[in-house]
Amino acid sequence: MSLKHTILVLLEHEKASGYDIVKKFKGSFGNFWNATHQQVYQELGKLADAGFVEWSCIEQEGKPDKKDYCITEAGIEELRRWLQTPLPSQKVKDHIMVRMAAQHLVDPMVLWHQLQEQRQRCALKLATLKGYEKVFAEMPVHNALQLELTYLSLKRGIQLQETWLEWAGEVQAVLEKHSAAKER
Amino acid sequence: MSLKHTILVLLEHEKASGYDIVKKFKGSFGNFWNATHQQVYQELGKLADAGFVEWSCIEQEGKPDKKDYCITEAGIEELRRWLQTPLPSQKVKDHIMVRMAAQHLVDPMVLWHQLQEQRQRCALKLATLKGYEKVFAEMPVHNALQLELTYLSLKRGIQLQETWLEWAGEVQAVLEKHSAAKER
DNA sequence: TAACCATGTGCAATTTATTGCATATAGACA
DNA sequence: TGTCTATATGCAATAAATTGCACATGGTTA
Repeated sequence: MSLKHTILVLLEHEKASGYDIVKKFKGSFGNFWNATHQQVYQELGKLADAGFVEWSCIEQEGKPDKKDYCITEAGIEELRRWLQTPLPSQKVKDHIMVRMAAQHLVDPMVLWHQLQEQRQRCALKLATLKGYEKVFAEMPVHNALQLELTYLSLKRGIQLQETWLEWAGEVQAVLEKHSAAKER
Repeated sequence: MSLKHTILVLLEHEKASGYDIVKKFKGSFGNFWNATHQQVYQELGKLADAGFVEWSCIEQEGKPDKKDYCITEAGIEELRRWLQTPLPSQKVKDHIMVRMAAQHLVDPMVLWHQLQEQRQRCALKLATLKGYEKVFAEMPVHNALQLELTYLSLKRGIQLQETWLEWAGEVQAVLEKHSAAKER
């Protein structure tokens, strides 16, 4: 797994609390990785036991105390090791495709509506991503590798959403066509 | 989860043994869902306990006996129920993106080589998918909903592989550029 | 003849992920 | 005053996925 390494990557960028990390998973970074707060807190505990991160308690006014996590030298070494590990082959799990394979069992418009909802969620995400892109586009010419890579990640995210939206539209068109044919 | 439903979908199309299902996950259907044989056999056991599938033992010559699974009426009902359930939001977990966010820790060419390998695997898969597509394209005009949907799934699979290949190429170009700059 | 591959099924242990519940403070809002 | 949201952390139980091992047959290949 790599929730472990994903968290280390985030902490290598900057110190954060469990809550902060969860927010990142809900924000832009959520385009590459997702995890719930329970998983994050648990994993942070394990990382601390392993000596890859350290934490200090910060008292706050008006808010509960928080644990500020920070990566250790051992943690950075672990990241370096992991980065040189072969990439695991991409695993696909697409519920929609599976459902499409069983469409003859139900009314085509059921899937149509499910796609409609998904498209709306997708469009929202796309808008957010394009917002980030704009920020990048307006930045002075960036030559730093890390920045360029981040930009490429973002572009891929946008491409995925855009192509999905378009494709889902095609699927809906086919569903409509057959639904109309049935009505007659 | 939906390994359960994925197996039911496959069995609704035709009877199969655990081994057959695993083969489907390794074949074209592997573009939408993957599972190992252990998972499949376990899940078939659970499905049988739940009464969604039934099996009969088939003795074979030259090969071990096999269990031929077949979906029950209750299984089909369960599928219908599931198909009307809202689509779960798409969950993304992309190791490559996470690694890209930590590139400053290692030599850029490490990722370059990892991408190269992944691209080769991807190209192979793409070739297979295009083979299937050709079969579809040469078929007489198909108007059946199920067929059209299968074709659309296939096209989406191809699109995903193609856009990934292209994007990974761009990433490699950036990595090369920076690696060359370092050398100087 | 020995090694390997394809067919076929399975258990057991561990790791990961999900779901449900629990707690606590402070500010906004009705 | 009561509810809701945001901040902040956690335990416990269950479900799902992964990893390692095991067994059995027959055909091909070195």
